[in-house]
Amino acid sequence: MKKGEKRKLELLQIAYRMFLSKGYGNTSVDDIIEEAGIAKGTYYYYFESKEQTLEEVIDMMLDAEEEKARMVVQADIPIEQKLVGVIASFRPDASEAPIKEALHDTENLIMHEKIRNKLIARLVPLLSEVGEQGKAQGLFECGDIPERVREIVILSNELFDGPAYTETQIRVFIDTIERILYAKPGSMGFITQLLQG
Amino acid sequence: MKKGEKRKLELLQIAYRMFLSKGYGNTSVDDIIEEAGIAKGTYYYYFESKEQTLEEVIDMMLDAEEEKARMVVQADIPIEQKLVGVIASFRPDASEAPIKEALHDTENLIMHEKIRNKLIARLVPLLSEVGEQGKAQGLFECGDIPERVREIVILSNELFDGPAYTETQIRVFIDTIERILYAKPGSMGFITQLLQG
DNA sequence: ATATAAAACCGACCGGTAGTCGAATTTCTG
DNA sequence: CAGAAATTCGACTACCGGTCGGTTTTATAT
Repeated sequence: MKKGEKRKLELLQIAYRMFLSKGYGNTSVDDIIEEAGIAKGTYYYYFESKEQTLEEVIDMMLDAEEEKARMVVQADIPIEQKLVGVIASFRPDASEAPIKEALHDTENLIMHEKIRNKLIARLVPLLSEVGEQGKAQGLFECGDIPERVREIVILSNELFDGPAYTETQIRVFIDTIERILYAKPGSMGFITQLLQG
Repeated sequence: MKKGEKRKLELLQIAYRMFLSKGYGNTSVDDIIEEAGIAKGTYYYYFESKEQTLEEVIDMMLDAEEEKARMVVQADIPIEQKLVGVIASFRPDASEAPIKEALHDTENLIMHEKIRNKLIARLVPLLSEVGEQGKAQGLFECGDIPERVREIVILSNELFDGPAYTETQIRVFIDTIERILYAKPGSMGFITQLLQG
């Protein structure tokens, strides 16, 4: 039962690479099995369907993302920085730039949307905890933290979704976070450095 | 050249109906031409591709939506109600309920995302004007109105996107609008009636 | 070692798909 | 009425996701 898992992982990685480089819709199952050097039947021995493969590829991607987010949350830093650190981690770094770029092809709408939904679903509970801690410390003077965090996550995702974000977008976004959470004006200002420096 | 336009409109309406009832991915070009009683070649005489058909169908849908929004904006009512009236128009009414519902099938992710993007692109300029008017009247005490409106539109879209929205979601959302625009606390409260009554 | 079962693998095959194309037909125009 | 332009046709192609019965490899029990 070891061999099977290894093969599946191999297939997932091939699919991951091809979905990103050629787009989900432009990658056929035949492409994948040719690259892997296996037969059609073997592929469907490991996957229910092509779409389920996509689903698993995305989960794999998000495992890595969530791991990073969890590190930030558990770090020994101020609450505001935790909140913001996770949000800033949305920003594609140098190595992820081509990924996010690929996601913007019309061809990849499905992939894009699925990632979006799953990411939000994972991040909101994580950040809600942080939000509640912040409230307990008197940093945020409002109720309904989870719902407010949800709004913030949605907005951050949208902000870093576009091909580029302007200085205005960042500034207003920071202000919005502070306003939504009833945080002290300027208390989130340090995000600017994170996003530009 | 009159006959052609009429046929194209007919095809668009058939595609519109079928995309909504069966889903975009589950509707084949063959389905459409059978319903229309024409040959494949005729279809491709009018459309570049199936996806371009979807694009045009969506534009057609949004023309109607935008028309409604424009009516609200031009009406002789307070600024806050204009802003909110347009946003509330996102809410699927009785006749649109099946539409929005259909949009939530996995099958319709592409359609859903395309509508989303196009709707935001159309509504933001429209509502930005309203926002600027509100600012001129001293209702909103902040700069960067277009960007703030953009955030609000994104959030409203997301709010009404889910299958259902809770009382908490509505309450927080109203608060968020007021906070983002630096409006007087409670000045947007009347939305509640619109969304529940 | 041998028998048996389970896991992994194979590839021909199927139904259905979007899109093409050259030719036929209808409609417009001078 | 002639010729051009617009419209329609449907057979055809290339490809795609998914199936299935059978084969080979691997693990397990005796």
